[in-house]
Amino acid sequence: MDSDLLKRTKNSRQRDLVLRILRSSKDHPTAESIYLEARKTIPSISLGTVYRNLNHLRDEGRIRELSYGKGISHFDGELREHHHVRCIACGSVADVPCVVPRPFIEEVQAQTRFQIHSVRLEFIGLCGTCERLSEEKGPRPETARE
Amino acid sequence: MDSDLLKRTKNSRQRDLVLRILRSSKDHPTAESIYLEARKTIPSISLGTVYRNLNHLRDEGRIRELSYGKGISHFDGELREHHHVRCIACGSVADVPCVVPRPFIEEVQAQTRFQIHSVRLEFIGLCGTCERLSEEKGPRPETARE
DNA sequence: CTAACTGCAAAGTTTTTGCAATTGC
DNA sequence: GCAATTGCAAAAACTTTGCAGTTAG
Repeated sequence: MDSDLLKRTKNSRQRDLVLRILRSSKDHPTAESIYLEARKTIPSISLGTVYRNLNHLRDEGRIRELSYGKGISHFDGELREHHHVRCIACGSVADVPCVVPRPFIEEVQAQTRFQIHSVRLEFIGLCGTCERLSEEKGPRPETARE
Repeated sequence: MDSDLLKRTKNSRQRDLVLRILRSSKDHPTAESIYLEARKTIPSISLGTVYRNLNHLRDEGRIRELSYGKGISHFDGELREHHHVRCIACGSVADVPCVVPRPFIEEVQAQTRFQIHSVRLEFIGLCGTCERLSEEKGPRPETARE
């Protein structure tokens, strides 16, 4: 909850690195995996610093935080509107370049009297690989975790 | 990861109570608030039991688990398709009774080669009350947390 | 009977935070 | 200089789990 709008921001190698890793990564890494990647460049970087920077960048609106199942957050360096598909079986996440139509959003605004800033759309299912696996093993119930 | 499909299920006062609380609640309570509510009826119920039952009910597909920000999961006893708006300022969540059109989903299936089971759509913005408050105080940057 | 379920408490995971030292502007 | 940032380690927050006793079918 660090929303001091007066506080001026300073550059640091650590913060730049975290952002660079996020921007150049095709998937949606967790704090832990960003940390591991960052250590290749700054071996002394700490996990706490990675978390602080991710929160800072998110609060500035320079990255997005996505949270799926239980604990872990994933981060996304791509700011243009896009959405995700997630595989319930293996946990993989892929981008879907679709856009939620304006009129749809306006209808929801009217219905809910919310002023809507952004939309998160997530498709949940089985990726090609896991689908094949589950056919081999025979069908089994999938958890409905979101 | 308790996907034993052979295991038969038994009724218990505790499980029934958790489900009843969830079904009768208009909002989307957390494990903690379900626990507090449940203690009014079964004072000896434990938080661990609430968690175990929520996971069990979710695995059976009788409730849905939603996860927003960092750690906390919310649970939803309504299974018919519906979606949510969430206020970034106060954290409140409301239902949106809209439906994602079939053709839209089919297009995503074709694009991604995922077999899609469900869709989660979340609108993020400011509720009426918080919007009014932020106008009074003058505009301020909103966090982009999802 | 017996496998599922419970309460309790301890352990696990992920994230935040206090502190003293360092660094960017 | 001085406040923002860092590394470290301890704490916090949320959830899961082991165990021994209880209960539903």
